[in-house]
Amino acid sequence: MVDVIQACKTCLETPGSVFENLSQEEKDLLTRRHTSRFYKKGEMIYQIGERPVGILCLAFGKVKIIKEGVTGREQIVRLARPVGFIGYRAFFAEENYLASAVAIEDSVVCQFNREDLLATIHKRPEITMLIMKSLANELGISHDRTVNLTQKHIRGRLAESLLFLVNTYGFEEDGMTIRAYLSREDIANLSNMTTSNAIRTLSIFSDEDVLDVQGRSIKVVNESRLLRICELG
Amino acid sequence: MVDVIQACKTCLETPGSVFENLSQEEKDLLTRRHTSRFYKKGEMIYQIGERPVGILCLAFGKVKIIKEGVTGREQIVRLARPVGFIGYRAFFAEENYLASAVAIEDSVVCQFNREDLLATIHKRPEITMLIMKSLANELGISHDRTVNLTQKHIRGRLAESLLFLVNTYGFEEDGMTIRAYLSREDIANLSNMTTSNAIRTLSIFSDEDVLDVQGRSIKVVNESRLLRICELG
DNA sequence: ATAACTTTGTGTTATAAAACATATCTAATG
DNA sequence: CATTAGATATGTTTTATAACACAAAGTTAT
Repeated sequence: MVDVIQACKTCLETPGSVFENLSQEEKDLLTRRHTSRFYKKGEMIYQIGERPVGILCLAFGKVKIIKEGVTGREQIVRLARPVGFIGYRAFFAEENYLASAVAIEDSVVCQFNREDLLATIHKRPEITMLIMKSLANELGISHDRTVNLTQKHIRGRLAESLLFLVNTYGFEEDGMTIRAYLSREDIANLSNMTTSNAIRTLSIFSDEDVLDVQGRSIKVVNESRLLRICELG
Repeated sequence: MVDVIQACKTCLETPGSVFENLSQEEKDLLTRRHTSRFYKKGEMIYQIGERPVGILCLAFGKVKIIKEGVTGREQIVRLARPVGFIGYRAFFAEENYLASAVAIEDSVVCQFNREDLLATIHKRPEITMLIMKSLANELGISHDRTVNLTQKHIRGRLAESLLFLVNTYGFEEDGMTIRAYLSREDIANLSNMTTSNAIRTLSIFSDEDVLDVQGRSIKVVNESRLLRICELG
């Protein structure tokens, strides 16, 4: 079981965190009024329509950001990994959430106080610039996904999603197994296709020796071929 | 013909510009090293892969931000209206452009110097927050579009795009005619469909008295029905 | 252990939309 | 003014993929 108490420290001090260069005093300010909470796999962290109360940071686990389409089919618009913000788009846009966040693994989420965070970034413009860079980067990813999910065919979309998973969560120690164990439904919702077609196409990739699929464990056997499938569309 | 010389003043002083509350001195700093340029309808402003040299602001006209899909089909990912930044995503992500910008009307674009802009926003955190808000807002729009363009059917997608045009450029004085005169191809590229299907579906909407289409002029005759088509998908 | 439920897997059918094929209309060019 | 090119329009064919149907395997609860 993960250590919920240490979660805040993790968010503030993990290398790569936007907060890592804060002074102890500045970190204390953020820590004083923070809360952390454990979420079981499948549990909802926030829901579309709610108002962000603070800013959330994923300390441990994996989280999907989902939107409901007209057909009722769910679409994964983003995947979060530790350590990173979640729900910060709505926070900085000063809007209610336009999507929901659900843990896809047991996760721990810290919440920092709104005013404390704003005071911190006001004092430290370089942090603001880092957050801005992150938002700009996300926007680029989103534009890319819009084009890829609309224009590529099933094989290309699935290959794209698998590479996106690799990019986000990396490989296990073997350097081949994707460090993410999603349901077929989640893979489908990430790739903009039905669950049946995700299952079917995974089988085909397995038959073609591009992947080695054992339940939810997906091994990328031939990454260059996967890349080619992705690029051809 | 628009006044290219006055373009910079327009970018800095138009109500709603993030710069409108700068002091004269601060405006002078930005003005000193700025350039403005006129672009004819159809002309390219920047191209995918190029490095942003400064930050661009659309003073007059209309601009589409496009990405090339695998099939070669172009996808409009954003539409810019005056007064607003263009290419600021790449600027703040510190990346090369991931999309191209093309004038869809005769346009005037100002370019502010990189260092002068950074100095300005460093001195004025509230401007940074406004730009951040704008990026966060764009990201929400992009996530929405991802879901809508992938999940809705042709009628829903076209209705969506027309309402997006209304939202971006508004109506003419009659309160019905969309203040944007795109080619059928551009409408198709905005709606993620072939040109033929855009033309066909516009005709159908016209037959159904939802629209009154006269060449490139599109009058929204029954906005509530258009909204319903959009919502039903 | 058995039942009930969920997830995964695979074959078949139906359909939305792309691709293709022309035709007409409009705008630019010599 | 005639010629050409580009944009708009519409009908037909083809195809990718959703929708459906069902079976098998795993998981959870009683």
